[in-house]
Amino acid sequence: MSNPASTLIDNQDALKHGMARLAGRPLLALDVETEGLDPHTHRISLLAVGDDRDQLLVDCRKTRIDPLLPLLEGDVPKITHNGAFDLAMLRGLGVRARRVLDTMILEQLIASGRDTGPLSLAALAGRYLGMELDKSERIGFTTHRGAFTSAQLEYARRDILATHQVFLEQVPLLAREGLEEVARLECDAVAAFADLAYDGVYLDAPAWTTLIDEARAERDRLRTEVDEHMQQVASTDLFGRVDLNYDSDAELKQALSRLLGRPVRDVNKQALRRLGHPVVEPLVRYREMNKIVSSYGESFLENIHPRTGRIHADFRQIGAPTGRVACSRPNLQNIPRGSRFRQCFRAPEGRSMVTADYSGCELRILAEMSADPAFVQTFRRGGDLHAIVASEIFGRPVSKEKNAELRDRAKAINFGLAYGMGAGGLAAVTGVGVEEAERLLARYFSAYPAVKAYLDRSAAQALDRGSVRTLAGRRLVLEVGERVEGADLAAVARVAKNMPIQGTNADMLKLAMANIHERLRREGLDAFMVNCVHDEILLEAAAEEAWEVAELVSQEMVRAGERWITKVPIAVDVAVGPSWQK
DNA sequence: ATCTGTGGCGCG
DNA sequence: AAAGCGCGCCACAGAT
Repeated sequence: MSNPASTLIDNQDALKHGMARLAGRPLLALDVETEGLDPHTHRISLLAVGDDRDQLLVDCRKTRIDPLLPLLEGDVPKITHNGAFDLAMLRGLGVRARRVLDTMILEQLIASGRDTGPLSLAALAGRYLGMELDKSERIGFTTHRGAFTSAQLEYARRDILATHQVFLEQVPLLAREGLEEVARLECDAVAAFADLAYDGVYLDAPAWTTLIDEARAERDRLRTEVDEHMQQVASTDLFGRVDLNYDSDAELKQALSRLLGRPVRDVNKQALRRLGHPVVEPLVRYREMNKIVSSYGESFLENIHPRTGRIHADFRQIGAPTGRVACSRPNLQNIPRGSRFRQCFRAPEGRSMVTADYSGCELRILAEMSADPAFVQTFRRGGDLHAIVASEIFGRPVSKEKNAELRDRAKAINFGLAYGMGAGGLAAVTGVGVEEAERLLARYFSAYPAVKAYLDRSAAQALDRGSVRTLAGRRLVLEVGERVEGADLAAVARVAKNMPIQGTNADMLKLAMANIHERLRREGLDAFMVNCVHDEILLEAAAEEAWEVAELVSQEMVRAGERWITKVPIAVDVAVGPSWQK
């Protein structure tokens, strides 16, 4: 390979000269090859940066990358593919890169929920450029010890070329599809998500274990209670114990059918409650405890990193087609709400947790989008929203203390509304009859007529156009074809009503995260984000700076909301304490 | 032994 | 007949 561009840089002098070559380039691509996927145990072996004309290939095992800092931490935009990975690996070298663009994220925005094929760089290079990236060479990097082969260097060079050119192909598509604003905010958030995963969250493992042990004991006690009811209809083992697997829905259905003398088809909590038999209460509680033990038990603690002692979950920045973030290994977005569990997520000695969440976010978005005067007024005046709505539809004063049931029904409508819920669903949630549920909905919509008009118009337009959008322009293409009809069509209509609301919430959260990340850095605060849960951001901060951080976070969340929400105020609840709190 | 689909359920 | 949007995890059941 005689191409001078793919020669290896393995000393400071060469790197300085290389940097001079790249000076003034407006747009660069960045890619790292690593020994493995974990930024806390594996290192970068090769860093590649450049554009279509010139690429630097830096052997990071031999060369300190200090001369690259002005580039990595400066304002020149760096195109990456799945940049959160590259940035996390760079953190392992003590580098906090910023200003990245991300062709994987951009491709997700362009795909807009459609399955347009794999999102790997190789796949995009194939689709956009007809270029073949040889994956077999990449394997070599993970176990590599000696000198890089020319094939490996050529591979790294082609990665840079591909990333750069894929981006150039994506730009006009983003413009044509009206995705520029959401593209900017997503790319601005990449560094925040890289640090979120890299920094991780601290979990008090002993306290967590205590909770799980309690749940296990309670589960076992409940099991014997359920057994007593089941004794008559189940076989027993050698020791006279009931031989039933309550985790098997099939076995449970069979046993319950025998016990009640009628067929039992569903064994979910709601269906069980309807059976009206004394076995139900302990059975339901057994399953709750079992859920805690199985989902949040030992397997959860296995996610504590042996080096850092913290949990570094996988956050997928665009985890849902609505734009929401998803999280796994473990999922930090479905930790039981009961404060006992959340209290285990706490700050180490000398530090504090900052918890900030948007209050009533989706409903405020609905108010904005529908512009319903009464709905808007309700938010402008402030106060207990669900109680106010309840008073409106029941025609008498309602408060949390005086008549909580009425408030709860209004709350159920408020939340169900954003999902396109009908009378049947409302009846199921509130326990009132279907006719009563219909009356409630009718009153609701006569109090807030523009809300109904908006939702109906939104669904109709969406089915017509074949897509829906958030206020930042994020798009979801709907599967509306000839085959889709009846129930399927209704389901699509519900998605059409919900996505703009859920997705705008995601827009706001990500913009806030991007700006919080940038400001914490700029203002030199000792704080970082440790979790985000759809309308909530958690941070860990030095105790003495926690309130300053809380103020900053609150400001930025409000500011992010106000970018799109102008008719109603944005409210953020923020708290400082030793642990995650609600 | 490993994969896939399903029901159920934790969260917003 | 279905009935309320989005996610990930667990256990089971059936298939490979």
